[in-house]
Amino acid sequence: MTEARPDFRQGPGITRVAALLGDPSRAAMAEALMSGMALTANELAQEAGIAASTASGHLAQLLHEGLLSVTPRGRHRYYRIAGPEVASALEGLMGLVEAKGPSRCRPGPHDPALRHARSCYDHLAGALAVQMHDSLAARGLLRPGPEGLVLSETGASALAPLLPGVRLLAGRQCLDWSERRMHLAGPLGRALLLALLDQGWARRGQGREIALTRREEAGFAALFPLPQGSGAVW
Amino acid sequence: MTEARPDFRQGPGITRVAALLGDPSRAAMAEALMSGMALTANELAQEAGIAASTASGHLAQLLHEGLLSVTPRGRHRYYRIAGPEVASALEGLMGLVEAKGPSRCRPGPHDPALRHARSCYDHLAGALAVQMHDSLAARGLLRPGPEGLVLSETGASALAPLLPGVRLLAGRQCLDWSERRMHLAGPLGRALLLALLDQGWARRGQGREIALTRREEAGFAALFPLPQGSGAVW
DNA sequence: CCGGTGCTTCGGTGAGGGCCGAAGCATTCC
DNA sequence: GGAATGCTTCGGCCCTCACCGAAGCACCGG
Repeated sequence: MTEARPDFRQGPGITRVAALLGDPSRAAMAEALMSGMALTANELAQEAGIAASTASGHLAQLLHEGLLSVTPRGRHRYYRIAGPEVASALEGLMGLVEAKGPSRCRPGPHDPALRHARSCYDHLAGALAVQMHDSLAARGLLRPGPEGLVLSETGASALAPLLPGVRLLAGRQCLDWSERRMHLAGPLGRALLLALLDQGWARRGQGREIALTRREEAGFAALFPLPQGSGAVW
Repeated sequence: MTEARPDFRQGPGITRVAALLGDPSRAAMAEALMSGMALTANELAQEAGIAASTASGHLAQLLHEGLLSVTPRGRHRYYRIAGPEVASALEGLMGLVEAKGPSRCRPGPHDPALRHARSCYDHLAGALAVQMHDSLAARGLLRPGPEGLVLSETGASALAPLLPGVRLLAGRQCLDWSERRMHLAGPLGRALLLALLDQGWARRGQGREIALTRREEAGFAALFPLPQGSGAVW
């Protein structure tokens, strides 16, 4: 016998958030914002294929629930994902639809460029991100700490050309939904992606794509070499 | 006239899953199953406060979408969370509502026992889980590999009393939503929790709670000592 | 100033979907 | 065997909520 129900007919806390993400239009907006770029209300409306007025209502809800943040700039209002927790939750849901297999094979987001390198909210994802993680891990430059993964001192010096004043930023492992392997997220992951972009090791392409020229690709490989056993050796 | 839209009004992939979790009744069921225990359809109906027929429909949807799995046992049907990816997605959503702060302070799930030690789908969570992770990390027994975190060889031998035949199981770091710190999830996390329970280092309490007697608490502390700097030192 | 844009609020409309009770199968217990 | 229990399907009710267009504010330009 479960005694008197303490639960006020409203469901657990995740209900509100999940319901917001469970609407096609709002989900489309959220996914568009996962590129890490800030988008205006009109752009998001177009992305979702709805009227501006409808989009406005959706955005107000997402804002009120803390999933998005907004920065007014002139007569535009730029929306973006509110924070890493939101990105994590969205990643989790995305990983879920990937894991459910080829039941619904969307051709769009699966193009090779995105599998190779893309931004995942604020950090690098795709094959190159996995290589970055594996290279650091295999060389012992990464170790777990209370707040997540941190660079060892030799690791910090190895990345000096990329991040001159790298501090002991905490990162975390994030399951890459195209590679099914771990890559680096968290503050450390963000710092690495920003450094790659700021210092010309890579550039933003269409949407979430991260583009590298052949020369940049070589530079990346030199910075993040893979010893020998690349795969699931250990 | 909106019928000429090339986009099939269905939204991105996360929509379906999020919409499922966005219903109060389904969310309540999912959260109840996060204890890791398999529950019958009737128990879940009662948990959600709905009729058995309604619950049956919900469970069919969750099953069809791959969020739950079912094992018929006699005249009962035991439902459980389908896999780690589902648990991760739910954790992400839970972390989100925690991060949004005291806007809705639910007293129930916040009792001290749950903050101290609870099961998070299949692994240990709470203060003790953080201690376990930090102890292993601080002693250098954990290191990142391609598939996640693995125990070093000295780590495997240190845990021999707990896991005699421990293999190189991959774990991953998971943000604890009550402690705001990392704990161990993944296959390694699951194996550790199972070993703790099977070998009498701890027992299941009410719901997700993990209970330890004073003696068991001491044994745990001996197995997972914290060197000295416990907190956010590095 | 006065158009021109970006964004929001406001009613009214419509459909998708959650809810229940009753009836239909399946399984186990006596 | 028959009765009780667990679960599912079916039909019908009702309410929430996404949607749009038009009108109302803000902000920028000439």
